[in-house]
Amino acid sequence: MLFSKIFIPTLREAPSEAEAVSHVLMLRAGYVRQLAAGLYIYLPLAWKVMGKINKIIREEMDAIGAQEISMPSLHPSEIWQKTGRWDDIGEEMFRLSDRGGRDMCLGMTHEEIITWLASMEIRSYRGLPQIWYQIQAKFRDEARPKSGVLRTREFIMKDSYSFDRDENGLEESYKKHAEAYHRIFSRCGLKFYQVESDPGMMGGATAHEFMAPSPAGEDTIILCKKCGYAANIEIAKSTPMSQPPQESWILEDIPTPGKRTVDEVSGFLKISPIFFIKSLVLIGKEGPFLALVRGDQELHEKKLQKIVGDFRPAQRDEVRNILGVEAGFIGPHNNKLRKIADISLKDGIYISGANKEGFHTKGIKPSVHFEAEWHDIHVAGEGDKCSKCSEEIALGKAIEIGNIFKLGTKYSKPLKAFYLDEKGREIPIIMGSYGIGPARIAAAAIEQNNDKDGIIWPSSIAPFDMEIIPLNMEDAEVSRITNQFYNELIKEGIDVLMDDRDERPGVKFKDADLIGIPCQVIIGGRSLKDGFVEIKSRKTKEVEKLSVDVAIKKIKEIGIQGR
RNA sequence: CGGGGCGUAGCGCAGCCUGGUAGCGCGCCUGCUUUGGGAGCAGGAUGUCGGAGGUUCGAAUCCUCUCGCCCCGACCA
Repeated sequence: MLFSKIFIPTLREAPSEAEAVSHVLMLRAGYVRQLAAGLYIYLPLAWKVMGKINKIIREEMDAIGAQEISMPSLHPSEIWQKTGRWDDIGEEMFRLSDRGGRDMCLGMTHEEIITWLASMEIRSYRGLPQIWYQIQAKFRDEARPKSGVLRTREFIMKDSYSFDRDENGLEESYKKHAEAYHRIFSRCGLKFYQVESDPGMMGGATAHEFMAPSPAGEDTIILCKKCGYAANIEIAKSTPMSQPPQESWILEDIPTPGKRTVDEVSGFLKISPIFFIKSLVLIGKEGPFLALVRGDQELHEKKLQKIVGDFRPAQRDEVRNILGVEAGFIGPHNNKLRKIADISLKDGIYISGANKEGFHTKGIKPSVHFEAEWHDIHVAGEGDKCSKCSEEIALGKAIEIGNIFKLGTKYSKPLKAFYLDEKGREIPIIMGSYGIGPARIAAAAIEQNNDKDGIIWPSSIAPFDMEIIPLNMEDAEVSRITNQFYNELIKEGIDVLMDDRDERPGVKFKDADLIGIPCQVIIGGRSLKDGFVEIKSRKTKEVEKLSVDVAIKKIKEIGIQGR
């Protein structure tokens, strides 16, 4: 492809709205343009990258026996009503009605539709297992689209769905997907981790996410270098660092006039927050209860929600009605409320509210002065210990590039996707659902591979295998050799971009570095006189000077390897 | 949805406080020169100053409303 014939609108300066590195570089290097918040146009270079990513995805999906299909983006509401999600999902779903007034929506995912299909078509255990997938647009009216293509309102997704007879079958399909995902992300040149995750609204018991570490990521993951435990912070278990030393306090109420928060009381008494119990009054379905975390810890609401269901914080006057004391002087002892306490409080001796206006109690011993249900309900933090092997864990930001869910019968039951087993019994199909965001792969690849000059694509997903940079097309010899290279590479089926523009060398170098094709072939009059051309690595900037014949041979090898 | 910021030429920005014929750099077009890291000279084109209403002799500038975009938070199958 000739540079002069492909639309690559590079910019010297990045539009001011871009913040994330991948966003800035995609705009500057002429890959994307923004139509509106969370809506992007993919220009030729970006679309070529997406094509390469999707090709890798297809190859690996096909390799596990998955079959590609295509489902509509426009869905009738009835099916979504049957699973309850028409009502469960709020403003995030784009809703519209057709000319007949029927409620419709734009598909944000396809569990409903594919399960409908299975319910119509799968009758017998003989038709199982199945894995069906598609690569297609999804629509989500995000509250806050951000970071370029990382979080958009319309995006391409590879979504696949497995249908099995039983849990063992699901386990098999799940494993196959996990393995395929490892191959896909590795082939795309990404650093990534598979982490345990919260199934969330998807339902089901088990879920994992594939996370590409990057400061631009929206998720926080925790990693244990020793045992390999990796989890999204949404569910990550950990042991808080440094248990407080045992003090020999006796149980006593001490006046703390006007001091309510842990910080205030801790400062007033000059005792570290680690010796405090934070007592939060919450209102659940079955009434008020107390959540207890150590003074230096934060309550993890999602973890708590898994234990007690939905809850909300109590209002100021509710607290007074329930405990007869103002929030700020509440403690775990001297009251009969249900208590959920974080495991970090199990040992030690603590200070907490005295349940008496203006007083805190010092010397509280858990399990002696109060009883509680013990759970991990704190937010894992830097310096915490791994809950499995006690090694120190690391926290990091990451981009979610894929996820896998065990759904079970969450969709097959309401949509009546049943099969008949050998004995003629009607049994709900066991399902799994699996997603990959190709645009996030591209953005993560840029986030993980760039320098001050621009993008450095992994060769597997670069828009071209290599770029030829003739420094002066007016020079007859440069022009001749360039065309020789170009034609020979094309003949080999190597996807090559040739910068035939009448631009100065500096412009061509800058643009080449910006768009990030990993291998550059530089053909200039000066070096040609000495009988060589240059092969330059975009990543290392290393230049190899080779004679024309050797260079052609070498480049063919590089180009073919890159595929 | 809460908090903050910004909308002036394709991109980056100044002008606004203190109202008086809309500017700079880059890019773009033409010509000549130039050709190993964003060239030089000469000439040229480009604006509903986000939109609507108001104040005023006069509004990019002041007032009111509104729309859009970005960032932080909440939310996120």
